[in-house]
Amino acid sequence: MVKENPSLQDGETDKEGSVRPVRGPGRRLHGAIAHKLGMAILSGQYQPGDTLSGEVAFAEELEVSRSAYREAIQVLTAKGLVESRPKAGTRVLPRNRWNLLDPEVLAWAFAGEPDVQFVRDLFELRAIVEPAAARLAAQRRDKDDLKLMKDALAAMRRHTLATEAGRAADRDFHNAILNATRNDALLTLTASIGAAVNWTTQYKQRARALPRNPIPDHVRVYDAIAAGDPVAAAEAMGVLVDLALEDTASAMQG
Amino acid sequence: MVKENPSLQDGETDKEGSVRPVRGPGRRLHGAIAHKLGMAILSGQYQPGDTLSGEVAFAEELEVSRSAYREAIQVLTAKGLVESRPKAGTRVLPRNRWNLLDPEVLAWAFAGEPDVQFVRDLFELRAIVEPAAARLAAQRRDKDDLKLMKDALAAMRRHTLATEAGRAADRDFHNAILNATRNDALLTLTASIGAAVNWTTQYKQRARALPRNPIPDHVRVYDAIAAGDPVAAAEAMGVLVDLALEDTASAMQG
DNA sequence: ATCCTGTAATATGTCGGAGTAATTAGAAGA
DNA sequence: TCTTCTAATTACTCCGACATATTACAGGAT
Repeated sequence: MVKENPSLQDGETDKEGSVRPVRGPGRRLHGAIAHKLGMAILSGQYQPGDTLSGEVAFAEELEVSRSAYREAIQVLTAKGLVESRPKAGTRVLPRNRWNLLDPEVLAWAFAGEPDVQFVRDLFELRAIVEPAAARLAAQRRDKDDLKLMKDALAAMRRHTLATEAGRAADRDFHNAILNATRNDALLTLTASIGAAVNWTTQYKQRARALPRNPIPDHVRVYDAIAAGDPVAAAEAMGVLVDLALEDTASAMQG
Repeated sequence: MVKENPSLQDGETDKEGSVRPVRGPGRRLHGAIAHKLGMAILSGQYQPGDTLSGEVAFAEELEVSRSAYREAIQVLTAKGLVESRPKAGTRVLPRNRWNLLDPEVLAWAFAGEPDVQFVRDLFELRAIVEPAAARLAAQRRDKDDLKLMKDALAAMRRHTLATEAGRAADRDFHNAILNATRNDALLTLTASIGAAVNWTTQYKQRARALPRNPIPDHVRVYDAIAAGDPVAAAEAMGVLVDLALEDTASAMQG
């Protein structure tokens, strides 16, 4: 039996751009429509205030039922992208109403050509939050946290960041730090952003050399957290974010 | 004609606890169901992994159509609270999948008795982000930003924080700062948290005296931003967050 | 000019049925 | 006894038609 591609997520449209996904496990029609519309909105195809085609017209265009369309609209509404009112239709809301930190919204934003300004904003936020997270982790980590970080670090060394296994280890390392902060809000926030940003760099991977060997910088973060030194941990993490920014910038421009 | 209560938001259940909202402007059935279920989940009434009643059974219980129930489930799914799979039913996801920073999720979390630990997490996040926002605002504000802050400050003085108008002015002041950072991600994040937290303190308002006059502390923030002093701005904003924490803590305990 | 008032356009809510997929249990084989 | 395959069950998924409610807009009245 042919193994399904596990990276193909729920709601993705197939390669031909048709809205109707392959009928199979994990594909849902309203998810595909939400994905399509979400990407169109995030990529600036609709301006705030624009009215989407009405329920009936839209459903006929795409040859799907109104139910599927309406459920998709509920998803977009839940994320603050659109608002539906009788007679007025479904309008795209102004950008300040969007839940920009929603994981799916971030994914849609990064699916096309991501807006440079928005990427800058996200990295600015990371540069604020992640060092602070490292600081808290240095204060609150216990033995188990350190073991997780250490293991992830070892895995990063074994595979390099050029491999998927290596990048997974990188994610594990950062997740271990976030977990050590004992702060769910912080974890949710950083996980959302990190996933989106890492996805881009992975997606846009070219066979280019990384600007510099990232392992020593990660080790410095680990050492500071293990030593329970909040200031050093924050500083070391700041370096890591800067590196990621450089990396992403070169990936987007080059 | 009797003016409708504008504070009554879409999706709120009426006072009898019935799911069916008063038929009127801005009330939608699926919104009311999502609100009810969301609050139940956030308040810990369902444990992660719990299965909700099936579509048919649930819809019959509440005497609503399956369509309305399904659209509500789509909203919860979009916020990462539940996951639906054929045969398996609709399950509550583990907490780390929840979009805790979604405005509605925050509202649901604060609608009942908010979890003390979660409130602590949110204030920790605010204490990280808001001073940094003030720092950026000090670097990037222009004349218009300053005028907005100044006006809001004047309004805060006129009405006090005891009145709704005064609290609105407070929100305007903070929004003006956020706008001055020129960072949409930062704005979205802080606005979400701020709205939820302010809502609680307002909701739980008692005729108690504020711990101290907050105006001078706000003025200090304004002065630092106007002077373009990032360090002082961050520090002054830190004081403001601490004050809000004290205020909220006393409101929740007392 | 402003305020009503009617109407058409559009979303919202409902219903029942057909289709699909995953769990579960039971049967068959090693 | 354990494993593997098969089939039934069950709950979600999608559909399309119908009925209702709301409101933007236009046209008339004040």
